[in-house]
Amino acid sequence: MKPYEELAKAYEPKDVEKRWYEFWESEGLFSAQEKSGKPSYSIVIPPPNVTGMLHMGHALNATLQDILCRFHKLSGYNVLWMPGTDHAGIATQNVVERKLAAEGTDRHAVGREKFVERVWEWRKEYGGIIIKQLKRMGAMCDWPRERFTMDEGLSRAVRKVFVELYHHGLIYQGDYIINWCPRCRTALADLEVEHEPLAGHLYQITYPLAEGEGGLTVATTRPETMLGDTAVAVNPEDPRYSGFSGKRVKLPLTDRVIPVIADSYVDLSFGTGALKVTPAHDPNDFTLGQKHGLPSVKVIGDDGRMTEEAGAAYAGMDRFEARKKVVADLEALGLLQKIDKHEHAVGHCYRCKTIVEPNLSKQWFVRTKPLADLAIEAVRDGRTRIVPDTWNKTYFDWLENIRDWCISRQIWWGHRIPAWTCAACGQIIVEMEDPVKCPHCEGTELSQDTDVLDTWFSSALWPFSTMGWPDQTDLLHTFYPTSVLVTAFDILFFWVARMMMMGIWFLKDVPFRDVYIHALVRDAEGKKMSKSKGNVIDPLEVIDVQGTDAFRFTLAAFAAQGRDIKLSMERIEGFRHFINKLWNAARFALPHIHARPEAAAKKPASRSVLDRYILSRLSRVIAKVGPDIKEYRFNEAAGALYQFTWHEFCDWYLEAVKPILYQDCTDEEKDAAVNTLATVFQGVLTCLHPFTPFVTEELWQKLPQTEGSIMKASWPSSDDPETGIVADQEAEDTIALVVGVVTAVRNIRGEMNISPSAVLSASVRPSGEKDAAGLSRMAGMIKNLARLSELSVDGAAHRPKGSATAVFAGNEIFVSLSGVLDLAKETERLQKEIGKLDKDLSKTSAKLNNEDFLAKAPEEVRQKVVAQQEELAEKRDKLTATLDRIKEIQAVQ
RNA sequence: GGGCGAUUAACUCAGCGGGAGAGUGCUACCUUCACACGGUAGAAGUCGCAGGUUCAAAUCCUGCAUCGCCCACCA
Repeated sequence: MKPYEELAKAYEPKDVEKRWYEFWESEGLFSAQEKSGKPSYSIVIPPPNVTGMLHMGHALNATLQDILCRFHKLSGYNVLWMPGTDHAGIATQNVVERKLAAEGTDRHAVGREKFVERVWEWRKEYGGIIIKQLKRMGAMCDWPRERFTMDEGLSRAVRKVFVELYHHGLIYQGDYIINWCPRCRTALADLEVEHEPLAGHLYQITYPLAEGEGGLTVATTRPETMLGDTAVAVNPEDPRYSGFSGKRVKLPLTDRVIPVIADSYVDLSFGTGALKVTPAHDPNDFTLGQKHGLPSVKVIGDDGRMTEEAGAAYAGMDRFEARKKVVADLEALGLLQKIDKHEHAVGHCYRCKTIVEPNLSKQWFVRTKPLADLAIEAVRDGRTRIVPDTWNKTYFDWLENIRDWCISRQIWWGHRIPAWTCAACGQIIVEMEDPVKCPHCEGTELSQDTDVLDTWFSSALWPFSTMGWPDQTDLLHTFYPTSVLVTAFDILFFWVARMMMMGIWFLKDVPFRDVYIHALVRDAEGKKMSKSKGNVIDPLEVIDVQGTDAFRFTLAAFAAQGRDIKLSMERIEGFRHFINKLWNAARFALPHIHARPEAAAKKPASRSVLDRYILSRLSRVIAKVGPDIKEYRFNEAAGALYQFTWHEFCDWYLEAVKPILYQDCTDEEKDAAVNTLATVFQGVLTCLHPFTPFVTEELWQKLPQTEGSIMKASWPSSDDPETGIVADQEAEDTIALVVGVVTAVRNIRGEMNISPSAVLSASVRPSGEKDAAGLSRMAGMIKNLARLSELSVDGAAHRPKGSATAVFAGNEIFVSLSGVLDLAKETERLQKEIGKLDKDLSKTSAKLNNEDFLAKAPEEVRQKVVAQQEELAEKRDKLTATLDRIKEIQAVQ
């Protein structure tokens, strides 16, 4: 038997957290079984970037997953929480490039091979930071299985997927307009471009006709691109330009002559109705150019500077400098008609915020349509469920309008594209094994594509690549599809939709049964927290100040579905108080439990009403919290546990049980009370454990009747005669009566300014036989909780002289205040009470006087209102009678 | 341009067809043998505005206003 050690006066999280986390890890309590008779429950963590530092988003995300995992572990599942990190191509490359810059060098000087080595070194040194931080959150990840998207195994999965999709024609290479970041010097996917409204200008420029007088005036926001124009387009329906189609215009500032074409794409109402066409630098123009067989002239290079093709006057100039010069030059020629202010959305690189340039370039693409159709179908038919379902629409809209995915990046950190070109015959070779000679011409001079894959390409395989695919592992069989994916909506497209596509295509089954989309943690203005904005609250600071449990409980309590979370230290503090409350409840309970350890473990022959009441309340909490967690109503579960622990277990039960434990009672009574106390406290700890793992383990270890870690405990049943946790309405009703009478007496004390230490006497005229019996039985408890020396229950009782009156559920309560009763105050108190009743009565009688209500409202509603009306009226009558008598007394005086 | 969400007590937010709720803060009283990171009691809201549906609306519908977010190749 464990000896009882006194607890510190307040909960000190620091060393407790460290101690138990190390214990759990060393005991292997986070480990999943590859084969098990238990049902499986699995989650793959959204892999944080290796460059990442734990922020609020991670903290919330990890907390919710940990709650799910711990709950299911307690509920008897074989749980796998697969951890890992993402190599984060551009982000990580940028970090190491900045380091090189600080050393006065750059990646080109270092060379590709050495550079990649440097990144690996960086990863080795700093890549584990976020993992350590997740551990401080208490995350029960199966750490020995930790994966990294650039691991050998995951790289093999990437290779396999690329090769198969290529041979299915779902990956292709081609010259298209893509988004180009001139600073990162790489292509970006459409998703990786963030559109920000910018105050710009709309310039109107005249292109003179090549033959004859006059010209056409076009409008543009990017005048420098005119150097790459290869046509001007007008709408064939546009009367202003009938006859222009087929003519040619001189392109100013160049010596080129370009055609005027007609296309219904052109919007008559925008600008001048004439559109300059720059196929190399605008996606729409590119489409027009293809349709009309126009050439492409690339005037902006990969470095964001003008090319030779832009002409000698502009070549080498920065694109924005060139814009100024083009405008000035046009003005000098008298061809600039007008400059209007014009706000429009401009694309920025999501990694470095540089303005993105649409550029014609040879890139690799995934043909997404066939894959997207599978992903749509899986949600439509319910194989995967998105929670909350408000996100379905967003998910469908995006997938239905999906465009091909540009997956090649011109950086060095990432999965190298497994494509080789034969120098001899020009054939592309894409195979699982690195080719040594060309299968077409036997040529041996083969060069591998220099590009790497989009980071999200490997992320898309995460649910199965981490489990060993393409090998058919036990892990995969046991845990795929995963139970749920927990993530914020900001990566719904980047990641979730793509995992759906890849998972269904390659595994023939969805990657997860549920997708739970949680809130974003935002700053005070509702903005996304980000380092660059400097508006972050550091989770680690929160942990240091408030403790992990308080932090986690706060996050869970505010994680209402579909709503963002605004956090502040102050709000977390309230939950630290809650943890401390639990701690102090233990400080009270543990000595009593340790005093009778055998009673704590043995079911008593009978239990008091109080015992049955608190066990019943616990039963109801258990019945609510389990389903709440399963359905991702974390705030509901946390709220119910908070309410029960503080306001039922501590406020009422612990206060009421004290006399039994402290005073002269029989051993049987004390044993029964201790058993109940131990049972309920143990149940509270177990139910709270998913939310607050550290403090519950610490206290669990101090209970004499428990063995081993709380992580090995069982989630309690809400209906178990063995433990005594069963619903008992009669006990609940009886205690409700006690609570009502006690509260009424306390109210009189408060309102009449009677000291809490003053001992009073009271009598009750019960509403009927049932309450009379209940009140008589519970008189001891009522006296104790209301600090009464006497309590008489008498059906014929009259209001004693000089007493204050209250009514609860038809029971009239008289608190004797002889000598100290202030009649004016009592009058005021009663009038206030009657005023409230009148307000409520006016509502109920309005309903009952409404014929439509009587005719159409359901029977049960009508009965409820009638009962309400009767109770209110009865209470009002009793209080009014008292008030009248007081008035008589006052009249006499 | 399209879509989504929010608007409830001073603050932060639950509730989402039948008696307006919680936490924090506030007021009064209390250091009583778990806890002042506490206890007891109390004050505090025309549930954004205007219509509509319903016997009944904070809750459903429509419109408006304000705020926020996401998506989007109108030069």
